[in-house]
Amino acid sequence: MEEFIARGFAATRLDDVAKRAGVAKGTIYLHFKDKEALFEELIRLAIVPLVNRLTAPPPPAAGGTVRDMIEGFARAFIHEVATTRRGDIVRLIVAEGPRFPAVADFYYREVVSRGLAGMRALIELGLARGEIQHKELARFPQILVAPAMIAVIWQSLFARHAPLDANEMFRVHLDLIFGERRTT
Amino acid sequence: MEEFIARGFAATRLDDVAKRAGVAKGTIYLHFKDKEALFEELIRLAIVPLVNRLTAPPPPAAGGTVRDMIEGFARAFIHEVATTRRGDIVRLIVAEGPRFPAVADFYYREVVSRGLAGMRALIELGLARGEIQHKELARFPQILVAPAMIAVIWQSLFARHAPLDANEMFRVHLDLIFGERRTT
Amino acid sequence: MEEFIARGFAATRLDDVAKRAGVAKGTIYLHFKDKEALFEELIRLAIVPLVNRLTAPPPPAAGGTVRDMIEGFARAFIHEVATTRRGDIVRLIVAEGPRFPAVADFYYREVVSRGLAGMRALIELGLARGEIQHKELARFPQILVAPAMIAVIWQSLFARHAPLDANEMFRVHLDLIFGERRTT
Amino acid sequence: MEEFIARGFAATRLDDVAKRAGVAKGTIYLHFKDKEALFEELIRLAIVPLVNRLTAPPPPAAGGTVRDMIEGFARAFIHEVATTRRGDIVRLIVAEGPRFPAVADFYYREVVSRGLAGMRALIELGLARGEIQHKELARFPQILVAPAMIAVIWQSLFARHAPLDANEMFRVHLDLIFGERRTT
DNA sequence: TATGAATGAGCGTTCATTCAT
DNA sequence: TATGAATGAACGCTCATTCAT
Repeated sequence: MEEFIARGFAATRLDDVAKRAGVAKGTIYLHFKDKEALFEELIRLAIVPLVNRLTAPPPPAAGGTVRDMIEGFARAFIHEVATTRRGDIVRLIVAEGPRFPAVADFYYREVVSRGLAGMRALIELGLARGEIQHKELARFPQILVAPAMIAVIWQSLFARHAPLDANEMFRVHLDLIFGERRTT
Repeated sequence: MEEFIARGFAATRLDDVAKRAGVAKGTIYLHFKDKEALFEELIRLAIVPLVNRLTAPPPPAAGGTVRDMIEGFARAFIHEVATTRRGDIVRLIVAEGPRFPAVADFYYREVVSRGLAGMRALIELGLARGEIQHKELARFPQILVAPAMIAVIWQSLFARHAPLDANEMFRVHLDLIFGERRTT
Repeated sequence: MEEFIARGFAATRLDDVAKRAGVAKGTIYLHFKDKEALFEELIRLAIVPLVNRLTAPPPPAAGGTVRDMIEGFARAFIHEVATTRRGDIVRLIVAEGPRFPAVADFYYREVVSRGLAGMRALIELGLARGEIQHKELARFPQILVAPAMIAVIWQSLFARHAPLDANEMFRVHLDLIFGERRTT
Repeated sequence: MEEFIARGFAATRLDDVAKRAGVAKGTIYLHFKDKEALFEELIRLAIVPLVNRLTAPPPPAAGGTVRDMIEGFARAFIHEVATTRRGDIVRLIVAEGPRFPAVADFYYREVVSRGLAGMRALIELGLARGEIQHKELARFPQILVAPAMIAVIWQSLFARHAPLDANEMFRVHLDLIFGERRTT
């Protein structure tokens, strides 16, 4: 995966993949039909932790507010995805998705649609509890996660030009949605 | 450009580029040092219209509200970038940027930093006029454009799974920032 | 080697080398970094027999005269180098040496300097024994071998215009150095 | 010519030849059928001065000895050929001759055979005058010029390993042929 | 099951040659 | 006669894939 992330599908050499995996080049073909199958399998494998992150501990009990749940989730996402190698996987999917429909499909099914469904549920909970005012937000949960996605891309491309405090940005974003906080 | 968009840098064959351009393979080398130079030049060339889109019609006079200016701008961006081939250029830059620092640099300098500066100016105008309440938004103009970027990526990757009404999404996003509209 | 001899470095096609070697083109690159490395290795390999020819049978015992030793050696050189494919290797080195300093260096170190040192030793032995009169010859052992070198080049270039009896020429040359023979 | 000398026939680019000649690439084809024809013509042209050197002022009058004539000639040859770019032409002919029979033929006819004939004439004059003792030398005039040829090759290939005083070497060589000189 | 040497199709790049101007 | 942009065949090199061990 590291190799594919660093170089993209076409520019990655199976020689390097094998070396990194500590096996011989031929061994890859015992487990995967060809380079494309290997790539798709690896992406699938790499997506699982992302899914786990999403579906894992359904927001800690009922104690917290919806904002707390979302913020906690975002904080985890930013910490574990946006600022790590996992963020590059997302970028890799953006990069190779159009040439690997199977990859885009899988990612949409396992991550995007489920993630958006989860966000929509939280938004609706927020609306029900009166924490969120804007009803139409539930129609576009993408808006909720957009800054987190932007943070992922920013880290890969522009971090060295201008660092971005993703957590702080997301907090400001939540202020927009939930209204400004009095005290933190 | 079409070839690079469709296949990415590494998988694009100069044979195909030449054929598409209606010239012989060798002719490419009369104009570009090598494949990388060709790619970087093409990206540069393709970015110019994006920049023009950004800097062109300085929001129509003073008559309109800040929201109108932003909405007009977003509508233009979505119409001319997100839903066209130009959107794929943005995706291509996201995909190849890490392997082509020159490309990422150029894009940051010409598009990102200027775009964000423009957005920040509009946000500050909105704050001054009282249209925008949330002061901290000016610190993260990325939040303002995030849904537009998401729309670009969505079109490339997931349009066929679930179409996304980018204009409508952006309108909802602006409602969050400017407060809900009385009249639509 | 045959291919390089027949066409020179630049005009030799690796396709042909591979075909002649009975392997696929890619196989060459398992053993040599590139065409230059292949060429230099082949030259090195081809020079070894020349060196062996030089250093091998240390002139037969002490029985013979110095002239006999030199003549025996020259006869072997003419028979095994000048009139064979190995002679073309020498010509190849003359041809490509200036563009392959590593080749020229190696050839100088392994063949030329050792060969001249050997000749100088024989000349000094000849002087000590009174067989050779001309003291200064030891300063230029090149004079001793010059006709042999000329014979090598002649075979490659002019053999078809005018055959050259290299052995006979060398005998005349030795007559000059050792004085004419009484009995032949 | 400079280009062909520096790189050999195959590795020389007509682009560079044209640039060096101060004409456009196409212009070459107005004067020469193709690269081979250009090469052969250039060689022919370059050989002319060598020939002139050979046939020029037939040894100064009758005053001098045969040795003086040969020595004068050799000195001129070494000064004007062995240690100059013209020497590289000889090396170029050795290098490319086998692939360009026309070149080898021309060189043999214009230079080698005439040169050897001239040398043979001088040798016979030397024999007639009693300056040279060794009758058989006339059968192999190559022996007379061999050290000069060696000097040419040496300059190109080994000059930097070990400089060679060609004039001094040739003087020693002449001592062998004419007998040692009392006074110089 | 694992290896890695061998393969050869395929690609980037070069450069002799052409030809419209 | 001279130009130099354009051509495209050809070559060096790579790398996904195979297969004998």
